[in-house]
Amino acid sequence: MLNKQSPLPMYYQIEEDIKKRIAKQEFLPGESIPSERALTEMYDVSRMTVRQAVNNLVQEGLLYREKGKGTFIAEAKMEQSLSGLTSFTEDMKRRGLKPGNKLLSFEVKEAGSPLAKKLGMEADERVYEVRRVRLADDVPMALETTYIPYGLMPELTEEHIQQSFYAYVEALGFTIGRAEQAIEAALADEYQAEALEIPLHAALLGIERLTFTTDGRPFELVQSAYRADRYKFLAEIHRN
Amino acid sequence: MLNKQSPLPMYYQIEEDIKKRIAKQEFLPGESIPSERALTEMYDVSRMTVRQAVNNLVQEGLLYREKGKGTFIAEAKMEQSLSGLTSFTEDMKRRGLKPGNKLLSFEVKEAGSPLAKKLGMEADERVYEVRRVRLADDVPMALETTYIPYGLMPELTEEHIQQSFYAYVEALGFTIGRAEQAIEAALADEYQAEALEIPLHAALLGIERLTFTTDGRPFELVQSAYRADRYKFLAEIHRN
DNA sequence: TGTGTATGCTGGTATAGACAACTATATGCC
DNA sequence: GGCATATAGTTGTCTATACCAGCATACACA
Repeated sequence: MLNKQSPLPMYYQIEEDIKKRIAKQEFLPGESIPSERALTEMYDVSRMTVRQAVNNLVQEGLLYREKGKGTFIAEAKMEQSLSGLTSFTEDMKRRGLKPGNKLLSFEVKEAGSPLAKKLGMEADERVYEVRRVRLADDVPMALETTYIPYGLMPELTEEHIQQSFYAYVEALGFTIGRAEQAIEAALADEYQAEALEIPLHAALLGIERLTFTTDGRPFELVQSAYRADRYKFLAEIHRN
Repeated sequence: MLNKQSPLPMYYQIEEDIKKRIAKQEFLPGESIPSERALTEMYDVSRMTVRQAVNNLVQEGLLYREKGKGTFIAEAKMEQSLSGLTSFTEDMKRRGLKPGNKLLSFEVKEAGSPLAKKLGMEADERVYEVRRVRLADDVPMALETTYIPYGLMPELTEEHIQQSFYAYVEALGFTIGRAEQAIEAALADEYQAEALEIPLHAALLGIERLTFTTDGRPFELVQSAYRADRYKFLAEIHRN
């Protein structure tokens, strides 16, 4: 069942196996999975290892525990992984749309005061400024401006941005951690209306996202304006 | 340092102690905390117990680990607990505003098909429908409609809703788990414009929230329309 | 009939130890 | 000086075991 020689940790293999069984409906929502002691025998590992696997699945929301009773399958989620930090591209694919891109500009300029404050840098330091129209099934979906501190990655090119910026960031040795998002509603001005092919004063969903590495350094500020008629922002939140 | 007789688990006491030290700036952002083995000696517990405490703090985002190097203090967050499931009241208090309430209606009616589907009930079952204007510093902030399955809590009154609905739900023995939120932009119609004291076709932020108990049953659907000129939705998200 | 109580299940907490994988520093050699 | 290598320290994974606390059921007794 498990491969003890694999470089993948045992608890991870157990997680994957349980996930697979849930997907295959071997375990159904509301039912309990085998007890920790039973899993210990099934997988021939210690109970602590089983607990580490089950804990991770509880954390993900796939399972929930009840002391004295057992561990149960949670109800299926409305959409796969509503939460989580994803790119526009991933987001659109998940919605079953074909993501696209139109680069409007790619420049390096002085940050200026408000931007510098958000990105944790000095006002006279430089940032990349990338403007794009984001397409879904070839229709304009959002107008997006991305700011990245020049000092963090002086080798950045248009190609990196157009392919997978997050992969590039991680290749540089940074680890992407969390992001803070502010979401607001607004009305389209002339420039936005033209770029997004919508009427003047149509409703827009504005999203500003500041993304941090795991050690807490901001490395990206994205300001987006989504067409309200075509986009809904989905999020999943937890108590505590 | 720790109380081994306390009913509070040791790992929890260790968590609290580390939190306190971070708050007291004994440990500063970017610095490492003592190694797991050092903490083992400091608290006179086993290393697994230390790891359980540290893991929880990593989960909360207060610390981050680097293999082979150590465990470090994360940067302070922009706002306390941006994520997390909170009520309008808590939300407004955190923003430094005085929350208020104007009840428009409180009825029990048949759910109807689309609502029933979201709440996981039959179309001919009944729901509470509560309409309110939510105030912040005595100014209208949002128009809110809440739907609750009648069968789940047949004793519900206006008072419960107006005081602390979540506290009432938990007193009934339910445990509040997660919520799914959809956020979109819209323009104010006549009814909304009047209730919120804004111009017709002003921008609104629409939030629909479906809240679940830990065993996966939906117990509340809230549809809100926030004034875009006064409200921004803040969220924190994590990679994976 | 009903009501304690014993029993055996569940997850929750905790110990002590082991080895692996990774990182930084110091050491010695060329 | 520069470069490989040893070494000590870190987190990551895993074992085997123990006892506690909550829950459900069966059973004996009043």
